Amino acid sequence: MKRPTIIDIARAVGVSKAAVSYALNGRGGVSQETRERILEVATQLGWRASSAARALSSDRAATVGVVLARSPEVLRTEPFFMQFVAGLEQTLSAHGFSLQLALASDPVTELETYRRWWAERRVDGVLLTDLRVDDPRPALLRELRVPAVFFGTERPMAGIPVLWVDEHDIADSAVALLAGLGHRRIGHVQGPAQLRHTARREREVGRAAAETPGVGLVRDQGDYTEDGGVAATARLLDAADPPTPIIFDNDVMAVASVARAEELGVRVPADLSVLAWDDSMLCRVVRPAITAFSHDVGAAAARAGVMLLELIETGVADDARLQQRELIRRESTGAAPGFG
Amino acid sequence: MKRPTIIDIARAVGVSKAAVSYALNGRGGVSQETRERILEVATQLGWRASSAARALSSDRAATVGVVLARSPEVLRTEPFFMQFVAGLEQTLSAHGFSLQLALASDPVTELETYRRWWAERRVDGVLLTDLRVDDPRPALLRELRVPAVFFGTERPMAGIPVLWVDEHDIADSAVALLAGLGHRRIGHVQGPAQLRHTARREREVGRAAAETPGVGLVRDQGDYTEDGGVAATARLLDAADPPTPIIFDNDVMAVASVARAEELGVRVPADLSVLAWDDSMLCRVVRPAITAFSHDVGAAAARAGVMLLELIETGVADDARLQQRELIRRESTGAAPGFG
DNA sequence: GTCCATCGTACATAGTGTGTC
DNA sequence: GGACACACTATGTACGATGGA
Repeated sequence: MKRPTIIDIARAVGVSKAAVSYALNGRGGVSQETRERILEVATQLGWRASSAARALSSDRAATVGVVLARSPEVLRTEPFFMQFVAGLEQTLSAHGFSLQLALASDPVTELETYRRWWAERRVDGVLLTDLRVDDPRPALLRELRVPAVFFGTERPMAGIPVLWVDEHDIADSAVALLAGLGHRRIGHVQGPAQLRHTARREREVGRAAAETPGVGLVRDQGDYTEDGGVAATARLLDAADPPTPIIFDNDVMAVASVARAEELGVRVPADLSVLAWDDSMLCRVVRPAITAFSHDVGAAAARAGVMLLELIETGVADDARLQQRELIRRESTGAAPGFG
Repeated sequence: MKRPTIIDIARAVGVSKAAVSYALNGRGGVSQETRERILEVATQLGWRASSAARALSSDRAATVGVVLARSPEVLRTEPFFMQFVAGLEQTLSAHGFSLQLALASDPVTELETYRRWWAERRVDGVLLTDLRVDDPRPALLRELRVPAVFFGTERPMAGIPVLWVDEHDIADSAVALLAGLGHRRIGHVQGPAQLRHTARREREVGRAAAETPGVGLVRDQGDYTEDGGVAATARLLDAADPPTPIIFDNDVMAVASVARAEELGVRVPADLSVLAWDDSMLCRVVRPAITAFSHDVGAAAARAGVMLLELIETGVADDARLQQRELIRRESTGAAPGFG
């Protein structure tokens, strides 16, 4: 009834535990016949290598870590995280690795988690998202020599492989769509200022707008939550010369703002067009359904996972580039008021 | 630069590693003075016990496992799972435990995962959700003697502590609300037939309706997805004598069905009232906002986590009962057509 | 002398019971 | 008896040594 060890197998077969270890790991040094008997007894006893013992002797935890460092509120509401975790876990388990997951409510706890995981030899590497302004994580991980891959940065990073995203084309598509519908003043409700995404999107949307004659841009700050998005939208629409379309940096803010706008008598898309950066069920089920910039988060997370495994295995991994997002046009984008 | 071990500390202080171990674990057998020197050197070197070595010698992985056994589709869209994982992880980490997470696309893989985890001594116990009809999991876990807690069953289970939920009162509240609004024929779009939740809710709603004079009930089968919910709703509404309110077994089906209904010219709540079993942002942001049966999933998961830790620690844990859900009344419920 | 099968044992790290001064 | 060291536990991996053909 007790969980068997290789010693139990060795005793049952009548060989040394070294022979058992060799046989089970498919290495030389055992005859074909003995190997077969060992394997047979092993499966019959339901033996599996103790993860602790294997980790201790091989100096490999066969585990990678991810710290989700966002407010519980955002974690609960943003479908992104579950997709990320699901995509990653499937890849890892296919390669015999596990996922160690932690939540951190503040940056200090997050850094402390990496230190602890590494010192406890709990993980062989970590996967990071949401690069911040003055982000302390790359320096810490380099100092500790923790294999790490950064998911979704905009450009290479010294000493840490990145899976990078380029939002150049998607910003162009969005602005082109809106300009083609006659919009002349575009609103942009941004994410938290400390996230690098935010700066990048600001730049790309700004560039695309500047390259489009006759199109102006106004911005306001959101925080990815419903309330933050609604407040930013209200400020934009209350201005002297309000925008006729608004691009939201995530789906939650877009959806909440549409609901609020319609309560205030602003019709979507007749009075206001809406686009969401990030697609999810939210954008599909609300009415009007929201035009969104979609990409496959699960597949991207899986890709990052493979990079990290390669880095752990070989010590190096090449940067890679994520496929650009796709503009899914739904009902929330229409002609500018008085156009056409 | 290399990660320090207790031997490094012992060398630095000039004592044996046993002394270091005793000092670090706050046991007797070391003088106050030596203890302090050891602790000082330990923190200075940034020492942390190797999780593998500790697991090996203590026969404790300090980890609990959860297998999420739903389709990727449902996992992505249902906010329940992220809330569950987040609530659980926070409790576990507060007690020095980690969460091992896996996805399983089918029941066979799920069972295999428990076997593997246990044989590999990877987890000290597991937490289960979504009891099914003829569920093979309790028997397997009893056979393997894996400490396990079942989350959200309706009644006690032989040999496995459960955190049970009682939907008696919430079914009463829902039916009372609808009857009070003049509704006489209630629809119920159910979840997958193989889940025990489904049977329980069927029974409770059926009982509450039967106990309410003049109220009838019609049911149809959904599968927790958007498409499944919409199809079941269509069947109910196409019938000769369609219901005027529909209770949906989850938020996704409710929200998708409302969107579809309005496209077909069925106004909510004027023509059709809607209630969702499970609350989430979805119910809040759509218009009309959906009346829902809410409960704090994160807190419930944390509670189940504490039960499991107690079971692991002491070998026994008492069954506990979850607080009943609360009916959050929003805009999707109104008077029956022609009532009042 | 060579080759293969196999064994003994050290090692990875932390925890703990027993023995010694 | 207090303060410590030694030796052994947990399990799997891997090197070097040994035996026989």
